[in-house]
Amino acid sequence: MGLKNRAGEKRPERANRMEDVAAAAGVSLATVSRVFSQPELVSEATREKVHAVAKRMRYLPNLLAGGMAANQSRVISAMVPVISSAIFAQTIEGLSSGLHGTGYELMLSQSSYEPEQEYSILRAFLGRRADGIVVAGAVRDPHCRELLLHSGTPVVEMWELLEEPIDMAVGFSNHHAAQAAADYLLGRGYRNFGFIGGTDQRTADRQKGFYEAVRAAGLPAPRQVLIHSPSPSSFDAGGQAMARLLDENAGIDVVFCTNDLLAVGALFECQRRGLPVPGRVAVMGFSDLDIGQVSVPPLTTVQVGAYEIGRQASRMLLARLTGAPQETRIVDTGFSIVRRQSA
Amino acid sequence: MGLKNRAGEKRPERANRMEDVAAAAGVSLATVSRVFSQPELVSEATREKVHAVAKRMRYLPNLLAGGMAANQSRVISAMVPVISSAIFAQTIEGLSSGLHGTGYELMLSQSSYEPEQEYSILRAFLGRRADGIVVAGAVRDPHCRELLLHSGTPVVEMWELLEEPIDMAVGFSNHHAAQAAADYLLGRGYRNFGFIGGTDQRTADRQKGFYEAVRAAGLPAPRQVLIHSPSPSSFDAGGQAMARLLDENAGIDVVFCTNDLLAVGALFECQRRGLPVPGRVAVMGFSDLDIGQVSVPPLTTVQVGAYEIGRQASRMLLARLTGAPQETRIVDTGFSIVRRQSA
DNA sequence: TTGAAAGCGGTACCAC
DNA sequence: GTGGTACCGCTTTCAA
Repeated sequence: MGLKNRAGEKRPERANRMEDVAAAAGVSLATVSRVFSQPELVSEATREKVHAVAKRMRYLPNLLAGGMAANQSRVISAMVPVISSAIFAQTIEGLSSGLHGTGYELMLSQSSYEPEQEYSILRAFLGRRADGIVVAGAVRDPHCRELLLHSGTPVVEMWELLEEPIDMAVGFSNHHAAQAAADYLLGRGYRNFGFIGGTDQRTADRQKGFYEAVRAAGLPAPRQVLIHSPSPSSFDAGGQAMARLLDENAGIDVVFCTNDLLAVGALFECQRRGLPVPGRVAVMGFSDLDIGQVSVPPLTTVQVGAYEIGRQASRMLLARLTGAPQETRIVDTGFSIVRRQSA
Repeated sequence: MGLKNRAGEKRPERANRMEDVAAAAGVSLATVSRVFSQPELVSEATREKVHAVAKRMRYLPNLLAGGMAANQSRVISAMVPVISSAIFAQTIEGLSSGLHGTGYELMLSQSSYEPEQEYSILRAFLGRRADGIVVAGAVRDPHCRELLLHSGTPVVEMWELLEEPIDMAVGFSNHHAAQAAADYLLGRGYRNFGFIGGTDQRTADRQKGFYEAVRAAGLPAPRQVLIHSPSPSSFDAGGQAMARLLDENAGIDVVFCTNDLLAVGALFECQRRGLPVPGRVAVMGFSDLDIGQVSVPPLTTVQVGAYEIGRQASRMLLARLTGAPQETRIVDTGFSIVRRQSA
């Protein structure tokens, strides 16, 4: 006979409401409400009876109505440039885990790196009265800032260490992290740098830091390939960029990529050409994704705690929403150089 | 002077409501409501005045209140086992894209492959009155089925081709896809099979199909390594499984992995051992992720359209919600063998 | 410990 | 084309 499905299922006209439960249990609407939201105010006998009746009637409290009356949606809304990039997917996972079991639900939207979309997404979030908003990256567009600022909604900007966040921020210094990466490579004796990156703000920060350190060492600026596609992170783009770098610059002995996806793509390109890594050319990544731990050779990279950033963002929001005392508005999750074998 | 942040920002006591806008614009509440939801019913003059006033007052319609009155949340809720796995991340991205610009927002939750969590997540979705629910994988737990069935909410089960979905389904036959993979390998002349997979239902279906084809060819069952971790997809697990397979079975000439993450991990393990792929041992994956297109060698795999599945799910839901006629309840997105170089 | 009733911020039907 | 108004389903004083 198999599992039941919807065929032949007759549905009740209308879902039961609190009022129906109250009537069936012989108590008032207010009492039923208390049973679900402040059970300690109700006598045990009443509580049990209401629960029994509710269960029998398949009553499911309408959280929308509840939220509206209590003026809170219990929704945290998150905006990321792209969902499927391993980098942000991890942050989202951290967020989701942090929210698990708290009664808050996660709403998610992607901006595809387009400013106009950011604005409309944020408006949608506010229109739905999100209790908190989290954004991957700093909100730089003045209209968006203004919108958020004026809304009074708690906001966390992630992935950058902002001096003047709209409200709260969690991340690390992209500048310093890339600088540290360059210093590490310098320390390993590399002198002819290649650089593969994108054009978004975070990547630009990384580039600045990296170039600064290289310059400080008295070396010429790296040969660079910038990926102008909206999403500056794909294996494929990394491979192509590496190919150009290799074709146009014979002497390069190390290539720094602004994220691990690009780096692994670059690694594959070397492999395709039979160039030993790091023997002929070294490769360093940024972000410390799973893949870099198992690639051949395993990827030297900068660990920045993508998951932890999301997790921390949820913590900060929750703290604010529960009125926890003296919260920190800006959290530096730091970074560390992970030395493996590719550089 | 830098960007403005929240410091020194004084916030208005309460956000403006429709009533406030109405008063300021000298029209009735009902008119303002129409301006936002059925503008064609309002004269252009009134419409413009209201818009102007609303803008000046920074009025943002409360979608929660609107939804409550109209009995619709305009939220689609999705449940996946894990968010950060490339496989599901793509499906989520497809869903999100499909919803973009429709006025529907995406709510997301992960079950971590735990049945108890599934139930509570679904309850939360229903409690929030999602207009539609989409689930990665069939809902097999009777309580969950019952819950969904009785709720009357449109439901799409993804990633499997169900004969009796709760409501709607979009996916492909895991059984047939794996069977086709085996047939492909058989056709290429491989005879000594290895199998790396997990223990969840979809994986089990793939295993059955694969083994069936192998048996039908008169060959002994593959040597298998099953990953019992809750999440049967990581590069690392693939590498470890491959190591075991290689250590314990000298004669294996091809290994089929139930997803590309495992397959790429396996690929790396071969590389670590200096075993040529497919020369010494071939590797075939399943799912066709980005990484398999650029790995060395590029991965022969089964393409199943992870993104397209999500996209299609959103289409079906939207069609139902807008009352589109004669929709198909079960959509087979099919699969195809992608021959590259690893097998 | 329980109940009555005034919102929460809109939608939509019905008149005019 | 516009306004009046009865809900939508729950939370939360305030009284009893």
